[in-house]
Amino acid sequence: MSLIAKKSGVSTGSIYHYFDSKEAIINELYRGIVRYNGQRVLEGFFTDEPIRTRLERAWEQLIRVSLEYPQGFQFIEQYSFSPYIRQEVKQESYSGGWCGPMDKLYADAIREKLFRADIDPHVMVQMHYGSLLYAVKGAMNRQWTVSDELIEQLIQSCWNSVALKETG
Amino acid sequence: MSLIAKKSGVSTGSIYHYFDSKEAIINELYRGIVRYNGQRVLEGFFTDEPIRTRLERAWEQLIRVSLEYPQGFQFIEQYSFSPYIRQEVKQESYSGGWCGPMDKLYADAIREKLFRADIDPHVMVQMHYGSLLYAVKGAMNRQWTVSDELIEQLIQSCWNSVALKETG
Amino acid sequence: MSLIAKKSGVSTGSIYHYFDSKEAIINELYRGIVRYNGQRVLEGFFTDEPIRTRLERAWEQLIRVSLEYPQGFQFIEQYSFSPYIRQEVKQESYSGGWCGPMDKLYADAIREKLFRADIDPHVMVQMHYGSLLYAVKGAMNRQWTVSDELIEQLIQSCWNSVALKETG
Amino acid sequence: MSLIAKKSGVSTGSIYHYFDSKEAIINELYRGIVRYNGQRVLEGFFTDEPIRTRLERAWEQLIRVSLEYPQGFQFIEQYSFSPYIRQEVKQESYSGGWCGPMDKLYADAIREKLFRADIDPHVMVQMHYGSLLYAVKGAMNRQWTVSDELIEQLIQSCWNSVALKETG
DNA sequence: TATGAATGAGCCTTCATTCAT
DNA sequence: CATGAATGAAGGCTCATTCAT
Repeated sequence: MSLIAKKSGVSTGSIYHYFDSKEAIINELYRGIVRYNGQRVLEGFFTDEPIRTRLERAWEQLIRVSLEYPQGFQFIEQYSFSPYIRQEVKQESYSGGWCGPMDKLYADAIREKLFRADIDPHVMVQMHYGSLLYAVKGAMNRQWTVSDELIEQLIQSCWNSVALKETG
Repeated sequence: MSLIAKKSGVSTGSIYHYFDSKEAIINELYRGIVRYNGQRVLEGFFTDEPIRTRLERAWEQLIRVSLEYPQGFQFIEQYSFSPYIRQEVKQESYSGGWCGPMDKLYADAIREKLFRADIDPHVMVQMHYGSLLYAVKGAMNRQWTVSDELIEQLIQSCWNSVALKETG
Repeated sequence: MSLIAKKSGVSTGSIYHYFDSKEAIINELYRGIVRYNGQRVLEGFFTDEPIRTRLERAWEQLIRVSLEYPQGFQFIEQYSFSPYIRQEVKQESYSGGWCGPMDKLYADAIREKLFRADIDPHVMVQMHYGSLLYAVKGAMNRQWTVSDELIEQLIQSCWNSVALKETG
Repeated sequence: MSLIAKKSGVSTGSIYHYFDSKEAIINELYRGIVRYNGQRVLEGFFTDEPIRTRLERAWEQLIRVSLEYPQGFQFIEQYSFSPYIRQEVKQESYSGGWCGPMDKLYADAIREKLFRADIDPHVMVQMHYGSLLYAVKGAMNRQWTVSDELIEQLIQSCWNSVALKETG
């Protein structure tokens, strides 16, 4: 808290005027980052382009934001499964972030017989998020670099993992 | 530390008879869990069965251990990218756990033209680990349950994500 | 620290609001005592009286302060050769305390042929300080008492130890 | 204690078989060092040579031992005025070390009218010890070096500080 | 509202001492 | 006699939180 006070140029006392506790700050920050990431990932998402185009653009933007702004991603990762974030905030994050729209896009892809129908779209999204995240984490740990080529390959892999038709 | 002392029924002083510091305990625990998970995941791994059989068995066992023993997985996840674990321990974990053998299996799969050759096998493993992990995490968060059917579907998805030939 | 907190009627946390560490407190205390002792010893020092008068007055005041306020002297003695006191503080103490002016007075005494010239004035001061200190320490240990007469004798002895001319 | 056990190749338990407590060890060590220093300082002391010869030899040997074996001197200095050493041990140290014989020598010097008679020989010894000790301490602190010449000058100063007749 | 000094429980760690073997 | 594992009070320090101003 004292660090937050120092960095923000405010006294600790003032912080408690606006927030109930440290937990409240973390929750609010979580909300904020989810919203920001959502905006970035969903840029150009709500168009009438083909599903594949929109899906690939979203995942690419997710990768790019995570590389560009790793602290935010680490923060979300650290807390997304933690009881420190209130259930209410997590639920709001579903609709307020990229998860909800992405789920719907996957549901559409299934409905249009692009993706197999026997896996819950929610599970698919989570799966794909995990695979991209771990590829990026490996890169952050300096085990490899994330080239444009790799980004394309990763997203292709996601698509192929659940696609019904053979694709490049 | 006082919690560890209490839970293990020893005094805090006694802990320091066996470990240099809290950090040493965490590192040792990390080592132990990695070794245990490695053994569980690699059960029946070193056979002359087809690559696909061995790969699927390993991932299935990984999922089952992670469900059966979630604390261990959360622990590894929390620390695997943390500087709190000494580099030496991390390196030892690569060979002492399931990562090293799995990497080799993926390299074999590439060599035998089962998997595409343009993605580093190390990256593939990490990707697949991420996708399975996040599917399981979702389940732990009580968003869905991991049925035998889902396990099969998840592993299939992993295979398909990088497979060269069309498969079921 | 907890003792300091208790004696000073504040919480341990408050102490750390004003000092970085225990070491910082000890250093600050050292500085303070050196300054105080310096003031007491150097009362009436910077006059145009004869060297001997000023020297004897200073040593007498040193003895009197050390008797009146023994904790301070023990503290300085305990730490003056300890690495716990930062070099910077020690150096500042030389000029901020009585040592620097006393050294200069001894150098003057040598220049005026009152004292032998073959011993470094710095060594002389240290020698005399040691002899007075141990006489006082013996008294503190209740082995003898420090009468006005003894004080005079001690200071005479110091003078005679390095004086060039025979004196009473 | 554990350090003592390690350095001496004995278990901590065994130490408590021979000593009641850490305090007992420190007291015993104090006794031992006082005895050792006493032997070194009093080498060639009990002869029928002139008082001055014997006195100068003793002080010189004290300086040399303190330079050669500084840990012992620091130890004695640290504890000689501390309540941690039992009164009984301190008293025994008076007779068992160099203090007692030196006091007697000073008493003789007074009786033979070499030294002034108005200062308690015990005080004189303490004074001289203090002056030599602080000269050596200054040297240990790397402020100056103790040459053979300085040793002679220091001892001369001690003599002159209380001598009745003019001497070199 | 804003401040920042004050709080005190809790953190990890040390170490003289004990005691079952 | 010897061992060394076990003890637990005490050490210096941190930090989320409170409250008088």
